[in-house]
Amino acid sequence: MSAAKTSPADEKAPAKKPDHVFLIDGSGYIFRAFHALPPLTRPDGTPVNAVLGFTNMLLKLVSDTDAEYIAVLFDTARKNYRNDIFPDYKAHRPPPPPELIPQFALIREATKACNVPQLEMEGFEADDLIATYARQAAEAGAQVTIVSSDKDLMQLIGPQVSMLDPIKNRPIGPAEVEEKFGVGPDKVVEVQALAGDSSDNVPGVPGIGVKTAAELIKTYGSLEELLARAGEIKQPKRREALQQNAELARISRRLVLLKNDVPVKQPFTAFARREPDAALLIPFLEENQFRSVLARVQGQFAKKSAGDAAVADGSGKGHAAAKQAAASAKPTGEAAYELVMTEAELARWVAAAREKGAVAFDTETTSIDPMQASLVGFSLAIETGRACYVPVGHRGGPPQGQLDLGGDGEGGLLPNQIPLAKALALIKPLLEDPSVLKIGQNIKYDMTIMAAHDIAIAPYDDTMLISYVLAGGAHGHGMDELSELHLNHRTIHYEEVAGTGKAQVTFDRVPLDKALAYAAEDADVTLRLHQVLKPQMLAERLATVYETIDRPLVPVVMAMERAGVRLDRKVLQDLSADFAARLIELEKQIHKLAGHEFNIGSPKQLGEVMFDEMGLGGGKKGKTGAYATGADVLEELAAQGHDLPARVLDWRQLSKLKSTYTDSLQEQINARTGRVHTSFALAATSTGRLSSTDPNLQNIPIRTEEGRKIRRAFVAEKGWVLLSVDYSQIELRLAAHMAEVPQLKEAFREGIDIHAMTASQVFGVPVKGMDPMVRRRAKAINFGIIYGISAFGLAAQLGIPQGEARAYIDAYFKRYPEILGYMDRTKKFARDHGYVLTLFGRRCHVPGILDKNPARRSFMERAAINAPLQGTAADIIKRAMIRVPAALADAKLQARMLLQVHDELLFEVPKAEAKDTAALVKKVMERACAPALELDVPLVAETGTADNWADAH
DNA sequence: CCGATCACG
DNA sequence: GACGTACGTGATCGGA
Repeated sequence: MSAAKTSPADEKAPAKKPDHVFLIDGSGYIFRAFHALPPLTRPDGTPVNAVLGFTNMLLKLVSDTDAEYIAVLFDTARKNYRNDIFPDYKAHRPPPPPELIPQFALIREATKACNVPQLEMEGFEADDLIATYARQAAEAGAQVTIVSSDKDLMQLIGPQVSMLDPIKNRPIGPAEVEEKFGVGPDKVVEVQALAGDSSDNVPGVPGIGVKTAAELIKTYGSLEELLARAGEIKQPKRREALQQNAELARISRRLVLLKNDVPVKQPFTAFARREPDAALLIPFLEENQFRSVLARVQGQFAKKSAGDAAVADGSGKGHAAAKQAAASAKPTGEAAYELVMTEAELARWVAAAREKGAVAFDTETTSIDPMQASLVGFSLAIETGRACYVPVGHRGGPPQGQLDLGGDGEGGLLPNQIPLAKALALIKPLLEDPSVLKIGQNIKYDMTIMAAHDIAIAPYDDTMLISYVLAGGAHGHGMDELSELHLNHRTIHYEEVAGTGKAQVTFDRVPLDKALAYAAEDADVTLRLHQVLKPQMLAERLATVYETIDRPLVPVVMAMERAGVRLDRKVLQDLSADFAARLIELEKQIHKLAGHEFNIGSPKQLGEVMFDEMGLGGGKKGKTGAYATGADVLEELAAQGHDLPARVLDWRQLSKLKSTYTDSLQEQINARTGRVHTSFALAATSTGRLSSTDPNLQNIPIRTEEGRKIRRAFVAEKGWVLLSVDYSQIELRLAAHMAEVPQLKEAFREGIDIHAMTASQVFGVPVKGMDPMVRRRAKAINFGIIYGISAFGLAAQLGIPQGEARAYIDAYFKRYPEILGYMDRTKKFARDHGYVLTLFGRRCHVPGILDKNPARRSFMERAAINAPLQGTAADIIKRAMIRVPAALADAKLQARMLLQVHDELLFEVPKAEAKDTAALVKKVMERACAPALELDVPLVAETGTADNWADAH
């Protein structure tokens, strides 16, 4: 012990960090590992898959954690005190499978071999022991980690107690509990008492599941409160179930409530951590033939015995041994990732990738915006677990805000990296090699980065897009989510290497070891996702959508993003100034009308001013209890002659236009290009549409005159003009085709005014001299059809009573019964399959179509009705977009495609080519279905040309 | 970080 | 008949 350690100064050091206690749920792990891991037997035939999983897990936990106390807790016999409360508790559990039985004893042996304390007690479950020690340790001020994924333990989570899922290696916190139970850890017991648990035979209240239970507990706070006030429940069935089964619920609560005062013989301090002992561990591993673990453990023991003074040898035999150990272990996270620092090494990786014919590729950069990003490094993966990272732009540690004196100081490039130009020269032939498939995750990003260095990636696959065609609408398609879903692997998250919030650094400041672990894993995971998802896509017969629509769209959209759109900054500046002045004036008037100043932008304050202070008619709304102050409410009040809401409507409009558009668009102009580059998301929507972000250029105002002024700021470069081409009524045309409505199809073929015709046929009035109000009603119904019409929605849209809306809808369906048939067929298809289809075969998933809650179910039914229409329209415009570049090139036209706004394409065209380009694009768009599909209705695209976007419409 | 609001198709 | 609504997005703001 050094002198410093005993110095008085040290004794006055800040309070030591709280003790950390690890409580491992041994019994829970056995069952889960047994089912999660493939069968595995010792040479003598003894099954050991759960034992191996357990041993791996325990050794990893012990080596990764800083815990001072560690214990594994086990169940004993199957009967315990809960059977006295409820004899059927866990009664229907089948006996454990025969292959599992010998593993119970072996796992206790493994625990002993790992030198970790263990405990079991007659009459109690492991969960009760964990609850008891967790309480004890927390009261002593310690931090507790419960290693288990058992939902029954989630009730213990709190400020000092957390959980860790040992198989997914993922923390379970209040958020995960909330996701599972709909309530926080403190209310889990109440929810379980109501919902019961079929696997443990906890009865609960019949007819109440987790969702309903969470809802009830959120409202009433506790089981007892709920039972006391059960009479208030509106739904008769639910009310009766609660009243009749109150006692069953109370028993259930006692069953799920863990006993945290088991009379344990020893305190948690008896579980002081002990390091693995070679004399115990190695014989055990040999006996069970756990060779990969053995190799790893021997390496660790060897390293330790080599002495602390010796410098670890990272090359030679040790390296090879580590690689060998990793090859047989779980694919990622082990040591087969390589940092490439020389051209020769990179050349070897490139050659190996060529040999394979496929390589996963990923870039690391300084920004999530590829138009502002610089390349920092790239990673390659050529087989599972075999990946490398090639740094080309890493810099010294984080900038200290001090002067960088030395030339090679903190801010300069790290030495020994391959020079960027050399690395690019080596990688370009691979990325452009037509015989090597490049696999990316959101490859449009990497393509954009490499395009800036004059490298075109082809051929390619994109795991994000493959996932999207497989599961669009079912879940997200980010790499982290896909990895957990398909590989059961939690990736290193960007925040974990680059930090978070203010302390976040750009990737060029991430140390090389961390960068390697993160970047190589990304490529590795991408490759493994491809191995899982591509066969699935082929088996599910979804390859056509991917190969004919989503994949070829990637370079097209990339080119649009890179082209960007020109903005006239002066127009925006002047508008901002104009809006600012008018906002100040409106503010004054509004405050005067209110009698005092308040924040007009706060719906809460506005509601209080209008409804509490001024006494305007209107009511509370919504879950939050705040007044509704939406535009519809304000319009109603304004129509009654109230001045303040009318002014607020003006204020809201100008304030929105200024903050969302005139101010922020100016800031989005790229300094390098002088243009605005949006990012189109290819896998974001549930219907197949694109979306646009940073900035969103798909919601630039047009509907009001003030808004249109903003579109005037979207301009073409000198000598060029903007060309807008948009589909006319595409979704309604598709509805006519898909529902096979003869009159509607006929009307579209004749090119007549569809809304007027609908009005005429539904309301029985002649088209000639029609009241515009009648046509407006028909138009609203037609829109409603596309949205999965409801009387409520139509009534709200038209401002008429619901009964009247109902009558319109009935009249419509009577006239066009095919539409009703289409809607019923679509709903049935969605219920049977969980998704609906576009005409091109894209699946749009509608999770929740079978939801027991009628509101949510109706919601999903309307979405199911809408998705084939919206989604087919999306497929069609995507097909057109893919064909446009080649059509332009063939015609030797220079036009650039800039934006897509769902049914519109915007181009920048040399003035002299405007007419030809318009005709060409119109043709491509109108024929976009062919040859895959022939519609019974014509598609019509309309063109407009001007020097700004507003006038091009 | 979520809900309300509002811009677009 | 319950439930609570038109379909699909993204950005901004206020307020916990």
